[in-house]
Amino acid sequence: MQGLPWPAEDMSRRLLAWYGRSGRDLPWRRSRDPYRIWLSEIMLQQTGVTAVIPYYERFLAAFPTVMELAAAPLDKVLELWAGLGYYRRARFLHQAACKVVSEHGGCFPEKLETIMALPGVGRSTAGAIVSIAFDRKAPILDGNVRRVLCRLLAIFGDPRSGKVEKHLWSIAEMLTPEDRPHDYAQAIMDLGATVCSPRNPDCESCPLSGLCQAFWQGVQEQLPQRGKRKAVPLVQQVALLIHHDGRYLVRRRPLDGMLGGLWEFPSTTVPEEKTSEAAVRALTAGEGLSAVPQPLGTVRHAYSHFRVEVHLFTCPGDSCGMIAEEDHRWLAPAQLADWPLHGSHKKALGLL
DNA sequence: AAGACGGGGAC
DNA sequence: GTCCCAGTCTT
Repeated sequence: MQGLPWPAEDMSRRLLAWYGRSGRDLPWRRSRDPYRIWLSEIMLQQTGVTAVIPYYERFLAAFPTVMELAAAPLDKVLELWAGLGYYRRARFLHQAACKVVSEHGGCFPEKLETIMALPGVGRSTAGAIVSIAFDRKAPILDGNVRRVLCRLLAIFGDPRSGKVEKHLWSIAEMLTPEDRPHDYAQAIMDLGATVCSPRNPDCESCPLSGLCQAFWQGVQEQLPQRGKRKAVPLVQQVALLIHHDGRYLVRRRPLDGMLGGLWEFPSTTVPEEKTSEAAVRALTAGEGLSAVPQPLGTVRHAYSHFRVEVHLFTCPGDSCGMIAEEDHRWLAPAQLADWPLHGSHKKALGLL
């Protein structure tokens, strides 16, 4: 690929000056502890700053060091993650902490390749850790940087395609300065999060507008060009609120797959050709129930790739005291409020 | 190369 | 309501 239309130092100098004036004060910026930087970067994958901050604080209070995280049971980690989404991140985080302890004596590795070898850490997150924690030059290419670079150099085409992605990494490499890589990494992500936003970018306040090819062409609103999206299907589910002595039966989902390790009311997807009632009957049989469930209401929940309507049924469970397996619990509503239920069944609590 | 994976903020 | 993610791993 060709070089830059201006010296890279022109860009980094303007950006760093802006960061000195307008950079945000975020909890993880008060430390250079690689453990804290790593934790913040994992939480910030696909998740916004405002959603992350309370989770970050709670998590660090429970696990102040990577050793304490490694020593914790996975259940405790998942409990502190419940509500953040992408739960595989929490499992990888725990696995990686164990690896740091077993293979690196509890000392967080400093080499890019070694950091990338940790579960859940790819090239961009490893670059962020190297830059921010160790102040050594390493390129980053997350969603914010991707957007800034597509606009800065007027790069058309789907930025997630292999060709454009490769180009963007080489641009990121060229632009990352030897000097102050810590500040540069924070600055370019801040610029993308605040000024160079997905919609209505504030080019008037942007320190890079004088260098920005998209701005000069007036196409900043059209970049980056997103790939085509698939329509999101609507899925029907039924869930059973089995109660006994004021407590409800919940079960733990398998660790692998969607919402892995989180808890839920016994539930199942309604096949296209079946009714909710038929699905409920199959469910009651599976849980060893004889009583007829009564409809309670419906809650709706949206995921990125599908939406779901959960039809709730209540059912007395006095005949199924035999359900005592490790992954089932009887809990009162007050306990359920703090239990790591997944999002759609948290909503169901509102109907109890 | 494409699909899977949650939830919330911004508008 | 719609759109967008501070990505990584699996197939």
